[in-house]
Amino acid sequence: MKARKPQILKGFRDHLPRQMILRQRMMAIVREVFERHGFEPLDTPAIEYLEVLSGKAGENEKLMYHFSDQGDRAVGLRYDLTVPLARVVAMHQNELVLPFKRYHIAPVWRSEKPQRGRFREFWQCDADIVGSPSMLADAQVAAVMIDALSAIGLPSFTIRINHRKLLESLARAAGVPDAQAVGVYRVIDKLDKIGSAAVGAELDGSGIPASASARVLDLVGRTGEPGDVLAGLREELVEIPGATLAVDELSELFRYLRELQVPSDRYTLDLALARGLDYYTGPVFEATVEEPQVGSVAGAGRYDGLVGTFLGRSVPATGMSLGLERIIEVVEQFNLLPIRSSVADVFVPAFPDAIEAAARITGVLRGAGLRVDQSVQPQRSVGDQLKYAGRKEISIAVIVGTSEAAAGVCNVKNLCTGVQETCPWERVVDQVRSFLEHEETGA
RNA sequence: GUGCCUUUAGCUCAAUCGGCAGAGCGCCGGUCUGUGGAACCGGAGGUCACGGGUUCGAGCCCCGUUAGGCACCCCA
Repeated sequence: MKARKPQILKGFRDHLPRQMILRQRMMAIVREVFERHGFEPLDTPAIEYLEVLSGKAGENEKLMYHFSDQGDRAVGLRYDLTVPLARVVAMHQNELVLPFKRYHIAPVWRSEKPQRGRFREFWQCDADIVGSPSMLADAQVAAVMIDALSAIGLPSFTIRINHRKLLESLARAAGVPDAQAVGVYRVIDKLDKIGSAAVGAELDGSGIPASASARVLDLVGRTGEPGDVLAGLREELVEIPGATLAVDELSELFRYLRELQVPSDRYTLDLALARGLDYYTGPVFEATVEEPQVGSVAGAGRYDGLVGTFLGRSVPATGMSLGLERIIEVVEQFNLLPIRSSVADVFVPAFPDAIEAAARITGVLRGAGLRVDQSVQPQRSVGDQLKYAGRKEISIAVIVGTSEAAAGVCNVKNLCTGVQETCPWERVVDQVRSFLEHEETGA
């Protein structure tokens, strides 16, 4: 018989139990934080009409998976979770309470060239607020993002904050022609990555006036206490349309962040931050870690134009997106969430002559709410069976052979320490719990 | 999508000039009849990623493909 060749698409991966245990644990943490901040769950289909998905992606549309379905409809796999949100808001206006705060943890698909921390199928954890133009909404989005990253235990992350309209004002103030502004944003966004000398060189080569290039670098490179930097810019840019509003909005945002008790070492003003250029309209945020180099682990911002593309009228919205895979890269590198490779707490081996007794004990333990993996290999030696338990990192074994069964007792063995206690059947649950508690207190 | 690098046992990696396919760890078995991990002894496991080409002869050279990585692009 010729076997089929098992193969998997580039950029797609299997998640074996060990990885799934970690992934599910992280998603549980994120969900918990989202709900603590008052966001509610939402899910949408993986496939949408191409027309629905297309609106905002801009030049990224070429990265979108798209095809014809059996009914010849032009469809695509969702590229992010934000466009489906906008569609949901437009379709269910009457059923939703506005402002609408939802979270969405689900896979998205992009046909990118895979690299470390970059896949073609990956999970995003989004939290968005639709229907509020207030900077308070942006502050809450930043707060939930920082809270989620902290809850996972990322050791050193900062979120950089900027304002799309402020960036536009800075470029205009520097004398960058509007037609070249987008190109300039892209270049200065690399400031923290390649340094001001390299950025200056790229700007000079991009055809903008030399004076503008130098002035942009000066403006965008300012650092210091956000309040001071913003106050300085407010004066300097008073002539630039939109600049005052942008500065005021950012100042307001920083005030709210302080009052929300977001640790101030977790965020910073970065006037060079650009981010996705196609749809952000207000404050923008980006979370990065120094190690490992996996790009940004989360992004956020205000996008007042997107929802309106489905409604024909403007609907303010702001939200954040956390990249599960990239965060997992960090978590694994620093072993931030130690996990066992089994979900079971207890292992029950089987003896050929005492299978029924082991089964009965298994039932009792499960009835008490314990997670029990009962051996299905009674023909193997007990040594082999315990070896299996050891490989799966199960910490406790409950051993019942013929003599124990006859005496109405069982041996409860701590597989980490080798300590074994013999106890009557009616005490077995207590004995197991006692071992488990010792383990949790980290002895 | 563009450029460059990589692909040999389950894993990490060797293999001189083109000349018999190797190690460590892991796995399996035994020492050890009902109590794992240690030690010792033994064993299995390979289409050298796949498909072509050059050559007396290819893991090694050439072309194509697959997958992974790095840089760009973009982004989580």
